Amino acid sequence: MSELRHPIGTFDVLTPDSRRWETLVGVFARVVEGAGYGLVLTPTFEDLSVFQRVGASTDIVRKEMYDFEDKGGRRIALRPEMTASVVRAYIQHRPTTPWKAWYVGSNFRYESPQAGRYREFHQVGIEAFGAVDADLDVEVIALGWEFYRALGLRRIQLLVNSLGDATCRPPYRALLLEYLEGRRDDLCDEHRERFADNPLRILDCKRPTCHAVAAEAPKQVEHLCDGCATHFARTTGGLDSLGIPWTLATDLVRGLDYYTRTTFEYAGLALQSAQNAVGGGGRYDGLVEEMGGPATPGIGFALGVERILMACDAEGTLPSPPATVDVFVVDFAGGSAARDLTAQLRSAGIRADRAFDGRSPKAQFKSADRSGARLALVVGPDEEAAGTVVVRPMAGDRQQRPVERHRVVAEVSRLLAP
RNA sequence: GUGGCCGUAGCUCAGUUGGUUAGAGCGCCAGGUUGUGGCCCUGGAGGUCGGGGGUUCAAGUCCCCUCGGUCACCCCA
Repeated sequence: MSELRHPIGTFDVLTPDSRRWETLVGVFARVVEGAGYGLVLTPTFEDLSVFQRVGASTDIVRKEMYDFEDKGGRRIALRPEMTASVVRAYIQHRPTTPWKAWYVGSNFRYESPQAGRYREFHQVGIEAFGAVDADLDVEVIALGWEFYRALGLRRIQLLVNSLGDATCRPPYRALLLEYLEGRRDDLCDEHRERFADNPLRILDCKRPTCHAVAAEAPKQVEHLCDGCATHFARTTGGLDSLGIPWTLATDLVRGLDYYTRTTFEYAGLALQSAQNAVGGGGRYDGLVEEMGGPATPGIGFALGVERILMACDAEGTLPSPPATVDVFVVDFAGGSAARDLTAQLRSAGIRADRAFDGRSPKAQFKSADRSGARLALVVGPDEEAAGTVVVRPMAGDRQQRPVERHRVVAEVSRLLAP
């Protein structure tokens, strides 16, 4: 066993597994680009303050951040999530709204790993800025739903909640605090001291004591202001209209502070592990302004690639067939034919591979077999002298025949054509 | 950060109450087939038994520490 290993909580993805990643990202791009979202690339690290603004009271920012001082004395953090970066980019560049962006990339959280939880993990996601319309909430939620469907996932549950806004959240918060104050003795040790920081978090606590308290707590959805109530009704009505089943989750709070109104989560019901959230998101109408930009509403989601792949495994979808080529050149006449033919074939857009180091014909055919190539091109001393190439189908009748060297590319193209 | 389980070949795993040169299957390489893959046969390469320390005449096996993996708590994608 080598001394050099990947760091704790990280992993390598080799072929054929990596092909699933390519497929997943490709499917995601197709789905969201088909709805007008454009790829946005942002740095993997940002000034620490970018993230501190989005979650000062959350574990993600308080204890799990990979932050450090760079050689210039700047406080830097590897991104623990992507929304903050995209918002920062929006503020910096001020694209015209509505601005609809999608992304894919790594995120970093300093946690101890377990099933579906890593220190470097990957997300695909979208963000849409500049519209308060509930139909945008519907669009965003539906695109995530559509993506899971496109991967072949069926056992996904959509959880939806509304957290209210600046009008109805403070009164609700006061109501909740008052209720919790009365039940203080029934809370778990951690939350008995901490519940005032973020009382909403109690609703998410899984300890039985808190759970019982939360179950009887007043619900935000039942205390929405008129604007939020209408927005929520239009959002859920839109989902109904599109035939997307959803479940009200009054205790759905999520890990970041910035959400307003709609929040949602996709749960992988086929997953047996403790972490079954395969994606989540929500509306963040106050975030752009909080981060120093013009008041701009926004909404988005982030989906966890590793967890989606776990769900695919659990549901038996999204296989990862090995990469293949079209043609394999077998050359035991010195190697110059293999060198030149593969180059010509590749120039013509034909996927071609070959063996190196002058291996035996038998070994080269073995490699040809493994390459998945439909055709083998064979050049031995006889063909080399005659200026021909033997074309051998690797399956079917395997009837091989010589072709003149200068006609090989055309002939291969013809044989490979559907 | 806390706890359970697990570390033997590239992979999946055997390895008896501690006892000689640590095994199997798969995979890989070569030969059988002086130029033809999959099947078959034969052979070969490949291991500091995760690492360190201890007990012992003797440790893959027992003890301690440590590193790593995995699962769970917590939190979340």
